[in-house]
Amino acid sequence: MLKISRKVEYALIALRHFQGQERDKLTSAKTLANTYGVPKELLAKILQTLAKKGIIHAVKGPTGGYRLSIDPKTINMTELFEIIEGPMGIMDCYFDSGCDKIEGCTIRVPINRINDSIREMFNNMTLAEVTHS
Amino acid sequence: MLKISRKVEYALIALRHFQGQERDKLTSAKTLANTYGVPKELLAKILQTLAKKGIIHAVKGPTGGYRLSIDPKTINMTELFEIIEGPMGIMDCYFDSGCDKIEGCTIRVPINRINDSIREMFNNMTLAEVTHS
DNA sequence: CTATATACGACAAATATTGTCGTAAATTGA
DNA sequence: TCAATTTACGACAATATTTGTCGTATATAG
Repeated sequence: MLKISRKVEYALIALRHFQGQERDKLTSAKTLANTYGVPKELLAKILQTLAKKGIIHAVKGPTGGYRLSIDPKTINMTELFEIIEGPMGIMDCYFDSGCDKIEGCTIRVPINRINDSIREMFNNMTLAEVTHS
Repeated sequence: MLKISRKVEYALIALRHFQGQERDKLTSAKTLANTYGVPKELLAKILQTLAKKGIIHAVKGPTGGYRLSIDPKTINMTELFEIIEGPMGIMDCYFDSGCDKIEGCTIRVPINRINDSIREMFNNMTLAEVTHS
């Protein structure tokens, strides 16, 4: 409950790695996986989605790899989470997903309030703040 | 990811119900389950843990049931969540759980910061605020 | 042209959540 | 006393989600 996923964890590890070295040095998924002891294939997929969304830049071929392609100050944690995991809501009905009890639901309003608080909190938290130290 | 569990959802529904009626009227698990269309056995178990922790009061026998036993202003959401789900941390290592990579872990500090923010947010949110309307 | 990298989809395994069932103990009211 | 109804509790089953793996394609450096 209220857990962050491994995928997000691995993303943060990778992003923190990029932030701690020369900006245009490339690091491969393999190197990252070995360095931090995380499953390579899964990490690779995460890096691919980050690349597709323009957070990191990918270079193919031997000597290839990834590097940051944005300033970590310019992306917030809500955005990052949603790139990796899709819509972030403490309950599915925050977005929709056809709950058949949505009529008489007595806790929808409070749930949405909690949700908004969490989102706001992560809106105000940049990747740079999270990974800088 | 960052989801609230059904158990918490059901707890909130029940607690909100108690708050919306005379303070010492009893409601049975069966009635609650029927009224709100939630699985009776599961709801019963949740009510039992709430009772054991003194949040609600249980009365056995026919005509028995549950009622609030504390003022909802006096319990915060961190407490409530942890009664139902156990320790609340966005990653298990927040508490312990013997992660073998805890040495070289590069994201422990940021993770803990995020965690503290979430906990603080829920510390400052009472049950009364959540369920009042 | 080989080795190594990213890209991507399908699938398998593991884990966590959610729900069910059976049984015991208390209590009400007939 | 006893039948009906309630809470209490543990074991188990079903389901959903997360996590991890594999195979194949494409690009490119040397």
